[in-house]
Formats: sequence, C-alpha cells, structure tokens
Amino acid sequence: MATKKREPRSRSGTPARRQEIVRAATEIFGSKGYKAGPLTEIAEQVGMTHAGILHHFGSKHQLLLEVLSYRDESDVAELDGKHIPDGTDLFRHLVRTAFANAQRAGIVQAYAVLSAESVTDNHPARSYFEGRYHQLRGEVAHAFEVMCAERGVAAPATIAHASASILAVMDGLQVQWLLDPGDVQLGEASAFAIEAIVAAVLDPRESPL
Amino acid sequence: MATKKREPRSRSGTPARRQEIVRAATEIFGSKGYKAGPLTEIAEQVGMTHAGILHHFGSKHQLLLEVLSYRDESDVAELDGKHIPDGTDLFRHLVRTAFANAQRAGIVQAYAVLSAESVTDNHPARSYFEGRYHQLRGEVAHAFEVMCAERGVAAPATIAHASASILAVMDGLQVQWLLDPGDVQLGEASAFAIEAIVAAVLDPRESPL
DNA sequence: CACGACTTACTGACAGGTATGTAAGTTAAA
DNA sequence: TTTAACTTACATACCTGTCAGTAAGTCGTG
Repeated sequence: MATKKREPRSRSGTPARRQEIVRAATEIFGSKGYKAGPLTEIAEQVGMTHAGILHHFGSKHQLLLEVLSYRDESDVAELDGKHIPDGTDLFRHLVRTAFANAQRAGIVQAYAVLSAESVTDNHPARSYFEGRYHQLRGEVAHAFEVMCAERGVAAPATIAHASASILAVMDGLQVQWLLDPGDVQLGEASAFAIEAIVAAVLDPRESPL
Repeated sequence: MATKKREPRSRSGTPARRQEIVRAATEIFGSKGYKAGPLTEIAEQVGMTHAGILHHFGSKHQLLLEVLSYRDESDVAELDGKHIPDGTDLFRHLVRTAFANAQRAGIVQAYAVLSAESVTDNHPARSYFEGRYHQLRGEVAHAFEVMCAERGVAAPATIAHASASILAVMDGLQVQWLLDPGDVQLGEASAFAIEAIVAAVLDPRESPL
C-alpha cells in the first residue's frame, strides 16, 4: 500500500494569481452576468488567454463557485472579532453594510445580477443562493429572538416574515440604486426600512391599512 | 407628390399569433434570461422556426421590448376601473398583487430575472426598468402624500425612502420565494413589510436601534 | 364578383460571430 | 528533472440575423 498522495504543490505566485482571476471574474460577471460574461474577457483583464484560466479552475462553472465563496470569505474576514454579531448589533451591522455597499457598486452589482440569474433553470449558482438566503434568514431571525428575550416580550410569529423582508429590501434597493443612483439613496433607504420592520416586530401596532 | 402611404395591413390571424409569440418569449426569458434564452426555443413553442419570429419582430431586442410593454398593457387592463388606485387603496392593491403573484410564478420570474439582468452593461431593457421604477416610486410617494393629507399630518421626508423600500421588498421577496417557495410566504411577508413601512411613515417612532 | 397583382407569413439554408473546453507543446520554477 | 503554468491551435457547438424562395391571403379593378 505504497499509495503516496502526491498533492499538487503550486508555485509561489499561484494563489495570488488565482485571486486576481477571481476578482476579475467578479467584475465581469457583475457587469455582464454569468452566462453573458465570457472567459476571454476575464482572461484579458489578468493578461492571459482563456485557456490559462481553465487550467486553474477547470471550468467556468467552477470559477463561478469560487467567485461566490471568495466573497463569503472576505466578508467574514472583514468582521473584526470574527464572530457574527447578534441581537441589536446584527441590525446595526446590516445598516452599516448598506452604507458601505454604496461605495462598492462592483460587488453589489455582481451579487444583484447573479442572485436573480440564479433562479433560472439549472443555474450553477442556484443552490448557493438558496442556501445563503436560508442561512441569512436564520441569522436574522435569531437576532430577533435575542432582542425579544432581552425585552422580555414573547417572540411573535412575524419574525419569519420580517427576516425575509429585511434581506429583501436590502437586495431590492440595490437594484433600484444601481439603475438610478441619483434617485435612490441606498444607505438611508435601507436604514429606514430596516428600522421600520424591526419596530413592527418588537412593538406591533394595528395595521394602517 | 403622389406618395401613396401604403400602410402594412396584416392578415386576420396575425395579432393573435404575435401575442402567442410574446407569451412564449415571456416564458423562455423568464426561465433562462434574455441573453441565454434562444429564439429557437421560443419559436419551437409556437410551432415555427426562429426566422419566422424575426419576420414578426425584426430582432430579439425588439421582441424583448414588446414582451415588457405587453405585460404593462395587461396589467393596466386588469384594473377594473382603469384608474390607478391612490392613497390607502394603492397599498391595499400592492398587497393583493403580492398574494396574486404567488399564483403566477412564470411572470414573476420573468420580471425578477429581467430587472436584475437589466443593470448589466448596455442591456436593452435597462431604460425600460429605469423608467418603470421611477414612475412606480412616484405613484407610491403620491399615495403617501394623499394619506398624510387625509390625516392632517405633514408629509415627512421619509416618503422617498419608504416608496423605494416598498417596491424593493416586493421584488426582493420574489427572488427569495422563487428560490425557496416552501420557506418564504410571498403574500404574507409582503403584507407584513408593507404595513410596517407605511406605519413608520404615518406615525414615526424612535429608532429601535 | 372574379381575377390578376401584390403582400404577408412563413421555411430552409447559410454566413458570421462567439463561446467553452481539449490537446499538445513550451518555458521556467522548485 | 519533474511538473506547474501557461500558449497556440483546434473541435464543437450555439445563436442571431439575412436571404431567397414558396404558398396562401388580400386588394384593386374591370
């Protein structure tokens, strides 16, 4: 049983190169979509041929998956303490994120385009986004529960709707903002809507309709 | 100047045929996106070749525009009185629409996919969606103003944010619902969020954050 | 109201562009 | 000296739009 697992050791500059490619791909997928964003264009941006990219990632499909997971990693890395905030802090974090997003249209566009494109038939990113939203809804719901517990109120049945809604406004505002940045204020509008929804959960009132 | 303007008279069945094509195109663009949805597939669905479709619409681009304007027409036609509801009625109408949308995933998907795809570079539907959101925000804002006037309160500065937010939640929830219909209740969640936002405009409270 | 002239609604074939993935060869780092 | 990191060349597959042709409908006119 002399099976030597020879794992592919890469050259020194390789991880950096792959990262360059992933970043370029994010940009191209963001500006043209996955299906319409050609490998040649990504390749050109990092100064190689499209075959070079396929050497690194094997397929376009795989590259897309790495683009998505890369963004997750860098998101997590960005959090100082490395832990997801909870309770009130989570909502404050979401508002800050919305303001920060107004400064980086590139990634925002990539996510907006890809998440909507992912609902199409057999899209390679479909299960990624399905899982991502599922998890995020869970995290927001948990933050709601924590807040309710802190205030000694019973967690209402509206939490599930509110959690989905908070993610939904953030995404929906991004699309409107990308289409017309002069007419939509991403950070301010997100903050307003998040506060409105949180208030409606913690301290429900009669419907104004 | 004996220029006889011979206007193109079409055969009797033609308008119906064009409508069939538009409907098929809506379905294909919805399930695969504009760029990735081939004319051949649309053609196949109505029993023609792709050249036949180009005969009717001239180009794929043009077909897309007709798909979009067709949906607008049928939306307007749907309203009994032919007038856009206003004030409180508009919000009630939006909630009803959200519930109705849960019954027609096809069109919902087409709009979700196309609106996000439209933010990509030089997309043929970009100005359509830009204009559409602009108009809808205006209508919602007007409804807010009417409601404020009715209650004798001054229209607050939050109206612009709230208007964009209401459209945003509706769209964002659609995407989540399309990805995971078992976990997101489109109608109920939309109703909850719309009520929360309307309440926050009409009767603002201190931020819970 | 019948008939010829013209037009519409297509089809089939193809041109031209573009895309992904593969295979074989080259260079240089480890 | 082995093998990672490429390139060039190519196979293969699409997809849109054009063109020429055909069958059937519609209109003007006698």
